Amino acid sequence: MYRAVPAQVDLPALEHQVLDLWDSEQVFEASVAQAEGRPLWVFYEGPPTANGTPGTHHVEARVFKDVFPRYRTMKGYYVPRQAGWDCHGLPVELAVEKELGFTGKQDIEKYGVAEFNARCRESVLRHVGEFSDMTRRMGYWVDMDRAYWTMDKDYVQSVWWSLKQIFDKGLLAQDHRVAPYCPRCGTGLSDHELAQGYETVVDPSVYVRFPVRDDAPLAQRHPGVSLLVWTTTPWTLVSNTAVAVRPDATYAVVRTNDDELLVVAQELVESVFGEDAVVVETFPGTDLERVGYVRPFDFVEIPDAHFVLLADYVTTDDGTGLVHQAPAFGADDLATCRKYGLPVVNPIRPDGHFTDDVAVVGGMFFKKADETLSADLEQRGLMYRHVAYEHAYPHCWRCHTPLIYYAQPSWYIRTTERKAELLEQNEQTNWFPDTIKWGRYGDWLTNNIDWALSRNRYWGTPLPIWRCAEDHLVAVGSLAELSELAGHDVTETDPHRPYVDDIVIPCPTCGAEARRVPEVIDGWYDSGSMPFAALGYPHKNVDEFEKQFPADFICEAIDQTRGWFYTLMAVNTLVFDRSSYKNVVCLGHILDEDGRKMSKHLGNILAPIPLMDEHGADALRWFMLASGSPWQARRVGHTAIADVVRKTLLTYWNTVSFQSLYARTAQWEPSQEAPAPADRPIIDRWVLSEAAQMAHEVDLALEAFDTQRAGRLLSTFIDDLSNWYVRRSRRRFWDGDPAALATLHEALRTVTLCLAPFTPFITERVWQDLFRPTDAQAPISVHLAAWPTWDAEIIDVELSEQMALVRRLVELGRAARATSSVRTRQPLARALVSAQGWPSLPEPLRQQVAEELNVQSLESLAEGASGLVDISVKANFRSLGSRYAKQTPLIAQAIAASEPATLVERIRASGTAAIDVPELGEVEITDADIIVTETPQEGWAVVSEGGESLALDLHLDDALLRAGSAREVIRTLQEGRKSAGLDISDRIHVWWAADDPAMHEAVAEHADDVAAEVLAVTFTEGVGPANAIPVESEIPVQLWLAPST
RNA sequence: GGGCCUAUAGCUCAGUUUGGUUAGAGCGCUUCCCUGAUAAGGAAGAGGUCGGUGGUUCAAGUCCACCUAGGCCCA
Repeated sequence: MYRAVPAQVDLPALEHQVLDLWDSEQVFEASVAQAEGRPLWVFYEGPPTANGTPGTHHVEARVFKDVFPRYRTMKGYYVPRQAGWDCHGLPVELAVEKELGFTGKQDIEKYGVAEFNARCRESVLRHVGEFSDMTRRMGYWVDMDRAYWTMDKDYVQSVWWSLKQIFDKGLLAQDHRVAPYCPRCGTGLSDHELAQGYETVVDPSVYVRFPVRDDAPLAQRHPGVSLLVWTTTPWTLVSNTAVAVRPDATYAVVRTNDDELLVVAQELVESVFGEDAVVVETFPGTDLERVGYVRPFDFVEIPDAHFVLLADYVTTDDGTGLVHQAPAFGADDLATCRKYGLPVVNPIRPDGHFTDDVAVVGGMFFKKADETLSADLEQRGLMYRHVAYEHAYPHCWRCHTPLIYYAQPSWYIRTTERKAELLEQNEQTNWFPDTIKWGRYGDWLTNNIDWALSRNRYWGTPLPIWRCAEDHLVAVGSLAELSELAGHDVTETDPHRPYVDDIVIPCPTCGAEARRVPEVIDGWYDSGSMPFAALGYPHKNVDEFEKQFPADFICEAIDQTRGWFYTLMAVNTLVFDRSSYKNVVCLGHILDEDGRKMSKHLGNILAPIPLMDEHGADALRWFMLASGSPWQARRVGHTAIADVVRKTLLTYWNTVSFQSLYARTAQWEPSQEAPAPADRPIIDRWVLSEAAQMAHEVDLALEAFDTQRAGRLLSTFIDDLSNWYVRRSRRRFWDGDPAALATLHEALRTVTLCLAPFTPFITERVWQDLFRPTDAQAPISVHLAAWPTWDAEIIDVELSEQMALVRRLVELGRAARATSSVRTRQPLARALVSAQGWPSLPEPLRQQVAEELNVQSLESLAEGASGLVDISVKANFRSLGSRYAKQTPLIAQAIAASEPATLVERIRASGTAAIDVPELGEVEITDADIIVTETPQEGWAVVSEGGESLALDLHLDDALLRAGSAREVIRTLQEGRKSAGLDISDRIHVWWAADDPAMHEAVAEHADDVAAEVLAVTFTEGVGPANAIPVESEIPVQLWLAPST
């Protein structure tokens, strides 16, 4: 027998019970273990950075990471799920710095790297604890006992091994990197820090003449011509190395009012010179390539430089279209100059001052030099224009010093050399949504730049490269390898700083002392290594890795396109020559109720655990999976989640509760004999068909990673089940009809299984209450069950369409009722129907319409009211348009102008009719080309839509009125039973008294019906005895009831 | 500055792939109906320049171009 399922439910409390059940029965472990040996479906967990408290946005990706593995497990796959934690990186360091009140690297050095890193490790452990709690609470099944930690010794050694592979392929090298740098703090800043420090400042904006060298053909055509170059950082002019122009822009030689010849982009002639300038010659930017010029300052040695380069990033939106290049101080400049093999010359010391040997500005702070240099240019007649320019410029968020974009030595992975392979790997990858593939992500790959791998920091995987004084490099792939090189066992050493820095080895090339380079690596490299490093490959688990590579499925939010999605593809393509995932789901972000990004700063973070303890994890999960589009940014808030509870979860729950109530009342067991589905009433066949179709379509949707579609299918079915099947079949449940109970049992089983990956808690509880107690073969948890199956013949598409018509007719009827002011409890004699599918509608389905509308008979409008019907016809454009295209409106006009009754009659008789269309002649029309609406003329309440009509006969005779009164009495008594707190199966005694003669006659006539309906064992005229309960009545009859003992 | 995404009812969002003449749902509001599971359900009403302009087409929320605004990512 079912367990009793109360109508009221406290979902969060239910979920806590389910969590305990899962723990005590080890259900997750069992679900993975029982699938061992089945086909693998590989999932990789992208490790969250454990640098802070988890927010609701973390729940989003984790719901998706849960639903597909659960679904695939039900479909018969073996889906191991190893959790992972991203432990290293600047965010962790910054959090610890903040805790310790530090303001820079000097503080860390003073404090001691060993102690600092120990703090970082401790911080990671603390935050991982919070993530674990949230993970458990939301029902995300992932193996946290077997989690990989990117700071683990084995993990670090796997990363080392992969870096050695890349090094050996010649793809890991040291080079210059331009990055924002604070000269006062002596440290580079991350992008994240940079974003916090923009301030509006006024800088000089200078237009400087760079005379073209006499030997250039351009100067021979236009003697004395100069390039006009624009910059807002005059101090970088000392390091001028080249000038860049846009290859596909047009440039002009201009003669100014002062008879001077200058080169600028043609588009900018007017904005630079006004209207008076004369364009002497124009040519494409490519013509300027390699044109030599005289540089503005010759304070520092820059060999083989000072000519024009081509660069696509140059714009002609402002300035002059000619951009001064100083590769030490601009990332674009560096990339462009490197392409031309130009040297990187940097006369600025790490403290932001010019080196002392520089003429004029030696020893000067870089920013201070602007003025001096501008004055010098004026004096030498090179300055064309000098104005003030207001713009946002990054400053150090700690000390407000203007930052300098500054070239520093840095380690790079030459991903650009493997760009073709990366693009090829991307071609092999399925993206959901597909637009990312060659959109945001594809663009990123196409514009790939080398990966700046190193960080001058502390808490990270140390770059495993040892270097001697002769600059011989050796990459080390493990501590064992390092032991061999060192000549003593260092395998017990912590592979982090500072311990690993203390290991000195003899250089394998020259035998001199070699020390590790000081850098650690980008934390993104760690997480990109997880396919092999999570298993400690290749130092162990070689077989396991080979089986689990690549992944079938990964999932993160869209910010990971340049993060994990990229590093995962890049690292593995470089190491193994192939990407590590086949399908990738890329989610939109979660915003607050006002559409703002959630951030600590705005104080609009929704803490996930309190949210789930208020509404339930199932509700939050459903919201993430099925409310709005997962690909789009979405707003999350209490109202949206409470809605899920009301609309979807409680409707499902109440249907379960209903089934439990009546099955228990009837002492019904699912094991009992029930008629075969084919022998059950048509509505049962309908709902079973719908259930099977739903399960099939949800299956297809999940296969395509479309949870929104799956969710819509599920909630539509739940609504159909509750508000149509149960509503229309209630009487059969009251009577304990085994066919109805068996049907609802089967439908609930299907929907529970399909729903299980989405809302694992409520479905588990339902499994425990309905299915486990009634089936000895049932697994102990819904999550150990298989995806539902069904017989193909149970799906009946025609029946589906017929029921849809029934429901449309009911809608029309309800609308007609509402316009008529005759309440639904009042039976009507008949209704007339006009609809295409009506003649072929089976009698039991017609009966559904009649019962729902409380009418005694239904007739076809054509037969029941011939001569009283108005017919109107309009054109079906979709049908006509496909045949007649341009002529469609003419035909539509002709149809509208024709006599509708005649036209319809002809089409009904012969299937087609010819109509005369002006300018076209005769055109054949079929019934598909017109939409016919029939309406009775008088005395009817009619509603029509889409060519379907339903008309209610409003004429009431005394018999109908008496039947209506009886319905009122029944309704009043039922209300009385309910407020007396009686159980649905309790029998009662009823007493009644009516002075009103009409009412008296009605009750007397229908006494038996009324008594049967309200489960009255006696139905006595007369005042009720003193112990009877008077029933509150709004109709002219007094009623009393008493429970029958 | 570049790329991508978004714009539909007071609010949250479907619909756009495959163009079809009354553009939908939920929430909220008003009125009414129904109720022997429901925290429900149903009907009607109010509420829309489908961001704008232009184009293609017999026909555009839907296709194309441009523009505007917002978001994200990158400079």
